[in-house]
Amino acid sequence: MVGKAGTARRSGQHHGDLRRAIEQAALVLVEERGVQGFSLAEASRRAGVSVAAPYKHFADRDALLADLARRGYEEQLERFGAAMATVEGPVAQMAEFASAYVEFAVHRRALFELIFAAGLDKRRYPELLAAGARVQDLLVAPAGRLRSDPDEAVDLVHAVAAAAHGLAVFLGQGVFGDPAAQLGPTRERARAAARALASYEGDDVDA
Amino acid sequence: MVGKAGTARRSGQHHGDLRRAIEQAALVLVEERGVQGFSLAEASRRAGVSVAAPYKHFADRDALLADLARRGYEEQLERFGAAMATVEGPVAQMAEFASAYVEFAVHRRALFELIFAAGLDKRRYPELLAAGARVQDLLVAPAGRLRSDPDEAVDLVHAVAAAAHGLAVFLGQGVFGDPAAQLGPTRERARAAARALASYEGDDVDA
DNA sequence: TGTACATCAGTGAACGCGCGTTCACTGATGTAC
DNA sequence: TGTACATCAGTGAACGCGCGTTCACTGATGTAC
Repeated sequence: MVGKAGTARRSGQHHGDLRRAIEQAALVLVEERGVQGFSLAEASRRAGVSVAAPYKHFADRDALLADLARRGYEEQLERFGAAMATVEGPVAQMAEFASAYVEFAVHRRALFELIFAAGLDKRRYPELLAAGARVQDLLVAPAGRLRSDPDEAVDLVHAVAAAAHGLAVFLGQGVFGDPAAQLGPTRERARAAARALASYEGDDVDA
Repeated sequence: MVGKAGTARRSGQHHGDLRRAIEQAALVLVEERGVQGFSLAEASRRAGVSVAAPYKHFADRDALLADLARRGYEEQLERFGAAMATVEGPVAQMAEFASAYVEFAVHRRALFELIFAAGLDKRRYPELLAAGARVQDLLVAPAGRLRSDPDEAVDLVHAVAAAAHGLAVFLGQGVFGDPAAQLGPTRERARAAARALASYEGDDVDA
């Protein structure tokens, strides 16, 4: 259904928007089989074109995956920003970020995997690094209201994101039981972890 | 060097301890190329035997990986237990667990990947689930001294492990900079996160 | 001590498979006149 | 409106590769007598 980009192929030549169609097919494929089960040939088949067709739009297999990962970061930026905008105060905002992080990992699993598990050499794709940095910047604002030292603010961002990441991975691995049933509780655990990390004052920096 | 299990192959037949030699070669291979770069054929080559030889010791490729993952859990049990035994009090013990978790992810990277990223269907390997459960049990003792409700104790174990996991993954991805240089600071961040999560009292359970 | 034999851990060749990538090609489209 | 032509997104066949797994085999070892 999706992947043909229109109603009927126009008699063999010119697809319409094959680039989009291949990306969409690739996303569905990663969703189904995981990023390690992805192949360019299978994505081509699903998009209804020959295995050579993608090379008219992407330099190679990794370029396609990198483009999808970039889109993943962009969607994170939107979703995390929207989630944080629903509440006030830096602690609540970081909690909503953590919750949205878990939600993204589950509902946009393909993009989540592409970002973290596609084995891309991110130095080869500077736009990936840049997109990731933009997500981090989003968090630095509220964190800065909780930690006067900029380094500590970044540390807090990392700590909250890491906690959310670990919870998302454990959820996906089935550590908490059925992932679908545990999504809500896990989001709440992510909020709680963020609050704990943001509120904690017990550590002596010079220790 | 390693992988021949002795000085010289005994004239073609009978290896000595090929099972160990293949496991060792597999670990080195995963260390070098990641679990997705692993192949049974390459591990056989490195162990100095034909590609068919492993089938005398393992049912198939996944059985070998599952056995290595099980050894990973067992080594976690030893290391985490030892780390926790160096300090007193439940908060300090959970902090040392978190620190040891990060250390394991870096210094036993192959085992860490095999546990989390080998794509094994753990239901097919019940001994894997059992070994993982034993690691979790190790943490439930100190957590139980901090949370009277057993469910909350398990939640705390998960939260601390998840935070350590996320930090370990970010460290490996280079989010904090050069992984080798950042190991020490990241272990300290893991301790701090564990203390924050273990100490936090701000959440209303019925909220 | 010597011989016959069962065992079984290894060999090496082969299999079918799916992959990423390349290549010469074709034919629909849009443009210039 | 009609014709010639350049463009370029697609085809389909082919390539070399490495993989997991199977198979009949071989020959060193240990055991029974």
